[in-house]
Amino acid sequence: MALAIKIDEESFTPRQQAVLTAALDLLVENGDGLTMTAVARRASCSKETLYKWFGDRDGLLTATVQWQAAKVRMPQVNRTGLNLSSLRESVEQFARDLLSVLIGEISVTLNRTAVTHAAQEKDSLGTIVLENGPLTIRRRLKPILEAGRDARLLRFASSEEAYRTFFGLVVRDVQIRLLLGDKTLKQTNIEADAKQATDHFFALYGYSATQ
Amino acid sequence: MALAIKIDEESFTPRQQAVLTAALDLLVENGDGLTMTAVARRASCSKETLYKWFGDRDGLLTATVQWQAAKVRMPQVNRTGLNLSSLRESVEQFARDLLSVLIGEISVTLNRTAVTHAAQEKDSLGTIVLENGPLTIRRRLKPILEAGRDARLLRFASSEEAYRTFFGLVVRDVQIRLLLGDKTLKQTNIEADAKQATDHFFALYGYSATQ
DNA sequence: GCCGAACCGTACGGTACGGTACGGCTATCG
DNA sequence: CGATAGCCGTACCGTACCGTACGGTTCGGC
Repeated sequence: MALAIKIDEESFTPRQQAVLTAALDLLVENGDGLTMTAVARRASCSKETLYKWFGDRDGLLTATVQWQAAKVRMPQVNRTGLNLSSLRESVEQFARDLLSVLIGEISVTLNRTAVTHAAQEKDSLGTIVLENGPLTIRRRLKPILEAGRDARLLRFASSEEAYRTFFGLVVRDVQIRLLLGDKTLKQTNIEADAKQATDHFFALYGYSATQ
Repeated sequence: MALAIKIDEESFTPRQQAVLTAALDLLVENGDGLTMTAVARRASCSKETLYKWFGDRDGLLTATVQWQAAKVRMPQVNRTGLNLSSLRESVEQFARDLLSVLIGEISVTLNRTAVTHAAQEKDSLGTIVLENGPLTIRRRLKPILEAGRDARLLRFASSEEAYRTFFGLVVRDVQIRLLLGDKTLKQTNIEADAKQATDHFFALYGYSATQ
């Protein structure tokens, strides 16, 4: 399962990106509304062109998810002058970014699309979403956590396990409720939630924690 | 959104339950394989009967999800003799039950079905799954938590917030990864994970915690 | 033993959509 | 200026599936 995904953002011409934008819009508006005819009409192109460029419907779907997921870039975090407060600020920034992305319509749409796709013996979209979402955040957060451990600011057995707890503390039941269309979810206060998650994380993995 | 769902398990005759079982099997085998023809063939009944009993395809889907979701019943937890260790055991039991259910194929299938459904401006299935999954657990756990608080074994501002943190600590990224079809997820050790989640929960909300 | 109700199996209509073919328009290049 | 290539718009085909109709069968009640 090498799955050599290779999309360097410039793989698509502007015209093609316009098509992908149209496809994404249709996905957001109505998850199952991504019909080839609808995309062609929305993008003012012919279906023949769609098939020439993307092969088939699945290719268009994959290109759309891949292209959009890759655009979700977390801001890099400052690592200079590592001390407790700067580390804390970095972690809290990650929590904020994670929550902001997950709550967004685009994230909900992409995750729903990938889940639907995964319900049909296909997991390519799920892999893409996981790779560009949680795993990207994990890759970025991991060195921060390990730097914190090396500086005796954090203690944990494996950074993998620490990251997953962090994920749970931040996301809680927000994502699944959004994916399921729950509208009773109060407009979460990202700032406050990120702060609390960070507090909890340091309470569990801070050096003073008994663990 | 009153949504007066009322299915008292006896609402369906044995024959109808056989049909629902066939429908669920098809859903598990292949998420989008639930066609009326396939269900009719699998259950050895006629399509006409399906339409007579369930109205339309959505009715069949709803009945299947509703009927199956209602069957996921957590065992009641012993509340006699509340002390720290019994409270801890109750909480850990909830963690185990929650993980066991979420990891199961049926839960994954029902959640995927509901997410797919929610991607089409419909949220009825999502509501059913939420109601019978997380919300049921929350309803059962809440009195335990509050009893623990009254006994000075726990401290938290709102049981809602405590429950959501508990959910995050237990579920972490397991559910979303399963929904997305991630196969790299190591066979999680439910016992160990539930214990760690419980440890973390008490570290954050136990009475001795500085909070 | 007859009747009606329920149900099975199947055949059929309607429709939506994936994928293809083709005529026509524009533009870039020689 | 002519030609070739790329693309648009649209018509078209095949298929899959929803929903309905209908003949045949079983079974309980009278």
